[in-house]
Order: sequence, then C-alpha cells, then structure tokens
Amino acid sequence: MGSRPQDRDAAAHIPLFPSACDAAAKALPPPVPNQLTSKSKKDEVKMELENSSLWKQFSSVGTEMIITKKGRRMFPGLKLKLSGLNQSLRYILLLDIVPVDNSRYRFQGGGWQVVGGAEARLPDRVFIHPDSPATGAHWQSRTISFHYAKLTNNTLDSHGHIILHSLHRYQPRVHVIEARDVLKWGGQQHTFVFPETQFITVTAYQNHKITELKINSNPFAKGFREDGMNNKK
DNA sequence: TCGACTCGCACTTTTGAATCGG
DNA sequence: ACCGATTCAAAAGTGCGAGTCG
Repeated sequence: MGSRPQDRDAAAHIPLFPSACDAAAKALPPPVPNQLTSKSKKDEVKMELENSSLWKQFSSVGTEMIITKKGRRMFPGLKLKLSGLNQSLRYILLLDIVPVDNSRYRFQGGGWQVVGGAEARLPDRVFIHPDSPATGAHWQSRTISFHYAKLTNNTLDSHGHIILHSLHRYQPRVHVIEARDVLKWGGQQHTFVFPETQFITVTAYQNHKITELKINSNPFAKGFREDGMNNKK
C-alpha cells in the first residue's frame, strides 16, 4: 500500500458536508426529476460506468443487494468516469436510490415474482460523495467510486445511510450539481442512470447464482471460494 | 408453521500508526 | 528534519448458519 498519490490533492476540495445526512437532503433542490438525463444536455457532460461489464453480469442473473441494520455496502460498487465538466468550476456529486415500481417481490420458482404492493415510500436520503465539492479537474482526473455508501433496512437509522425496504426493486442515480458558490447549489444539474445497476434488496441472498457471483468477484468473500483456504473436507 | 430477519463466527482486505533506512 | 518503504495490529467488509421473530 504505502503512498497514495491521490491523497495529495485531496486538499484541493473543501469537505463541507457530511457524507450523507437528512439535513443535506433537505437543503438540496428536490431530488432531480427524471427528465434530466445524460443525453438531454447539449453541453455534453458525460458519465461512464467503468465496471459496467461486472454489473451486467449480475444484472443478467438478477442483482440482489444485502441490506442490514448497521448498513451494508453495495457490491458491485459504482465506479464512474466523468467528462465534459468545466475544469475549474466546483461540483457536488450525489447518489440516491429510487424505487423502480410499486411492488414487493418474492423469490420463488427460480425467479422473482410480484407478491403485493410496495411499502410506503420513505423520506429520500442522498449520499454525498466525500470529495464534494471539488473541481471538474478533480472529478475528471480519477475513477469516481461510491463504495462508501451503505444501505440499511433500519427506518430509524441515524448514521445517514440510505434507507430501503427489503424485497423491493431499486435504481441508483448519480447527480452532478454545479456549485459556483459553495453555499449556493443552484447551478446546472445532470442526472445519470445506468439500467444495469438496478437491483432487488434482500436480507439474505435468494438466488444461489448471485451468491456465487458475489463470492467469486468480491475480495472480502474470498474465504468462501471453493479453491480458497476454506474447503475443509 | 414458515418466510423474513438477526447475530456471532471464521475468513478476508483495508486502514493507519509506528518503525526503519537513506 | 524529511521522505518513502515496510511492518504489524486493529478495524472493517464478506457469506454462512443457527436461532429469533411475527
């Protein structure tokens, strides 16, 4: 490990906000309505999902995300590349996760079935990327990762984690907000949605194929791989 | 009774402080 | 005094499975 060169210019941004909190969600302009998608702007701000192939691998099986009381990271995580920003302007990056439909699901017969209506929608929480606000140059010079964001099923959560209902289908969204003045977020907004990052929340994996994929691709789960140290037989 | 959920466990990587060498 | 590399222990991220809850 040792030196991490990207820490050096971490001072180039001013950490003004906690990574996530309700207050920040309220201070925001209302979560951007869907009409602003990446393709709709003519100034060509672009976002690319860097680990798209991994996401698609999961998506083709039916991505499941564990949610826990204390908060669980997403795997795969969102790894993004930004381009088309003004090098010297400051931007804030946000992650939010919105319901895809009004249904509750159950895994049966090898697939996901709708078994009823969704739970009441909870107050939206956003995850503010810890580098925010930072210059366009900063965002464009590296892979942007939201792996610090955590998901929880605890509706009373006080850690600022994103609160979701189990067994519901969700779609992550990333917002890029121009912040000319750190206190005024009124600038242009861009919202990016990658359909392959859609997932269903669970408290325990339902589809064994997803478990396999996670074990084989998440380094923390290495201990469960068959070729790993853990095959005690 | 049963599906959804919780918790402790073994195993893993990551983090960060201390130490060393030049 | 400085800087980078190395070491090492603590912290934190995994799925599992037994147990709990409603």
